[in-house]
Amino acid sequence: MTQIKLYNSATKQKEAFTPIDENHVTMYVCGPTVYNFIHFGNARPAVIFDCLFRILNSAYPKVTYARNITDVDDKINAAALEQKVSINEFTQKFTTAYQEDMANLGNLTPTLEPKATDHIQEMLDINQVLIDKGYAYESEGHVLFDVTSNENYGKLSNRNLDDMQAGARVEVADYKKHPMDFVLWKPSDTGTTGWDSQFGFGRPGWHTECVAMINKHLGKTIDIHGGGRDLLFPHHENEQIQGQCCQSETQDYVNYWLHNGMLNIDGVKMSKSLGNFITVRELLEQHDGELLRFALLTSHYRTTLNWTKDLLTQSQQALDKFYTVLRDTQDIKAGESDINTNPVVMALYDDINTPQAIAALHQISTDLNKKEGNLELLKAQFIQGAQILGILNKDPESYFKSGDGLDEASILDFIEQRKAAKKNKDFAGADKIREELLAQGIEIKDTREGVIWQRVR
RNA sequence: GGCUGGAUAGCAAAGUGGUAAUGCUGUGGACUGCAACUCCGCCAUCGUCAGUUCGAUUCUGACUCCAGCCUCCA
Repeated sequence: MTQIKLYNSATKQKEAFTPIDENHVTMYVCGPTVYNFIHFGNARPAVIFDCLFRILNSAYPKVTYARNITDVDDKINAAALEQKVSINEFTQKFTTAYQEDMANLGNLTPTLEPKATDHIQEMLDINQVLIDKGYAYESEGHVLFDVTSNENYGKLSNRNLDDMQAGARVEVADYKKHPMDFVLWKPSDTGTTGWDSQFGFGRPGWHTECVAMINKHLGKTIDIHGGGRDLLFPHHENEQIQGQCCQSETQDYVNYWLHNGMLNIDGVKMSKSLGNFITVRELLEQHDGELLRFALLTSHYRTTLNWTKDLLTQSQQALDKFYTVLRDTQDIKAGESDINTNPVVMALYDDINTPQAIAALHQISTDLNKKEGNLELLKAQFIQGAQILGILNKDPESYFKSGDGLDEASILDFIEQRKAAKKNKDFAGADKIREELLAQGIEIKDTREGVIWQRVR
């Protein structure tokens, strides 16, 4: 089998991927905090890691992919209170919306979608273990992680405590031993969401949920942990140290850390705090999910992707071209394609190189159009590659023909009229019909096989 | 202040120690009644400077610029 390679943020290099268990790969990806509709930047990791999920599925018998839902958070509390709805109702609404958005972008449903609120006890247990082992302490109703307690703190993101303090905007609280200590459990007022615990009535603090969910569902050590680059610090650093410290010292928490680059808009990171975001919802109202997905795959996942109108235009052109090939080769039966010799798949096995995979798709398209070579193989490679990218799974006829506007019967009627005109060498008349159709959003083309039509986007 | 990445043709985007994939645009041609589709051809020396090397876009150093993290963020 061809080796899958992945860039590991922890070692800062591309490494051969070797799972702990050849028969069962485990992957965890940070999902959203459900307090509003997610913005398009959040869609990038979902699409990238969905692609990786498909890649792994093509190479291993079983893959468990977990993408969490953070449904307890101070922002959730605040927003629910402001909108005067119950927290449950509130988080359920946005959880469903998130799942719908993700599905509309062509993402497979993850194996597991665990919720933070279903793992409160597990989080408390982890806190207790950390306290018992001397990595965490209680202070004024809080449980805090002591960042000086383990020398590995800072390793993942390559930071040291002294440097960070120099220019840091760290909130110094008197219940902390060290300014960088982070909260694992915090006290809640009677009016705030909370759970009774040995540490008092309170709620989870720093993303212990990820550790809890991973330990419970995927194991003490997992193969892959993914998320946005902006989560590397502090989130993943803090999570990593917790995961490491609550198990045996020699055992790693995560073997491969993967981080996707940011999505920029007008050259600046799209983010909730800056307010320069577009929600996936809004984009889906104007564009097909497949187009949005394709646009996200046009650049390598570790680079920054600038979101522009031009990107969408170019993506649309590429998709149209691919669907044209599929439409024109409908009579070619896909043969057998060996994953290991498929250039599209090979590109993806090399650290999810989606741009190169798309380039390979273009190459195959040209060969198919030329009708040269082993067409059954080419078609099979094309379809197999597209499947792993999660694109081109629509029926090409309906891709071009579905939509609003003139009904099919009328279109065919016009085409017949034009045919008659052409037969009578009335080219002016024929052209006029073509123009009228175009004015109504219908484009027609004469091919050797006959007239074909499609709706213009 | 500390730490990360990045800079490739008009646009987008891979990649490599031996003069650079792919797509779009533009342009020349084939096909077509004309178009469209499709096919063939053309269009870059890889931010700047210096070093290593027989040879660097690819390695090293400096510089400039851009983005990100150090506060919730994918």
